Amino acid sequence: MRSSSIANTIFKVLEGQEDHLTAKEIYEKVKVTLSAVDPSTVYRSLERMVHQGQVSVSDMGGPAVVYELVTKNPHHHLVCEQCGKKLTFKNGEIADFLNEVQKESGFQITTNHLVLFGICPACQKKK
Amino acid sequence: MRSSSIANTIFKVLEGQEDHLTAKEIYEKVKVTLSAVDPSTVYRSLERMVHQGQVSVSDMGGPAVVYELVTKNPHHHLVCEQCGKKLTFKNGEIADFLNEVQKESGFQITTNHLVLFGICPACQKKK
DNA sequence: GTATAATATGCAAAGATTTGCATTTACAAT
DNA sequence: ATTGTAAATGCAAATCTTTGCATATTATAC
Repeated sequence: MRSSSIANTIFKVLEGQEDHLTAKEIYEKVKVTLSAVDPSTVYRSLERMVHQGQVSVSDMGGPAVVYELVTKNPHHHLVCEQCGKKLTFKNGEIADFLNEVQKESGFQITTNHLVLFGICPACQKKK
Repeated sequence: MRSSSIANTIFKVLEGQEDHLTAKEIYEKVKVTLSAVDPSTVYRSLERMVHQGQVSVSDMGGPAVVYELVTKNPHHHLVCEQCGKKLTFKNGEIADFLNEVQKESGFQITTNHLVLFGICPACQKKK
């Protein structure tokens, strides 16, 4: 009697989402559609999607790690520790660096959502 | 009747530690010395130390984020997603990259423990 | 030293996440 | 279609972490 799998529902939730979501936020949104779903199922399903490379996990400095669909266009962030302001890098700038690391280490780099932390110009002045 | 602060104990625990520890592991080790300590106190104290820049938090791909003392010599890791093997970068290689980012963005970079993920040569062959 | 304020700690309860196990569903081979 | 196997799900319990509030400790100003 199940109309759609949890994974599909998670996929749809992440698809219609600008921002990154925490596991709990995803569970809440899935529950809107599948009201009887168990949290453990959502968490496990999410985990599975990460392991299969469809979803990325990142620590953006918030209270919990956040999830996002892995798209064809990798991107990376620079987050201000103080005010939370986020900058998004075009992939190119970072890709060169990752390629270099790949060449030197022999590892095939899978990081597709790098997050760097810093203090933005505005917050530097405040200090 | 308290002989030493929690923060001091956490500091000592992290000091005598090669590897990175999870919050729970730190709590367990603190409890050895301060048997009556409350977990919430350890977690809060740890949080405080992170906020003050004495301790770094990183997601190393394990079940929970790990903590480490911030030392004078920043270092960075490359972790194999499959077998968990860890490579440690000398700072130089990464520092150049971070300096570049700093120059271009105007952010003062605070990331001092970067973790990249990939697949190590051995695991690539297995596949 | 005393008073005052700020910080750290403990305790209890709530919240979030994980785990073990039984059941159901999907898939493949026959 | 039937069977066998692997994967996904639900449920209950355990575990880990956070939060609110009261108390204790430490630091600061007087």
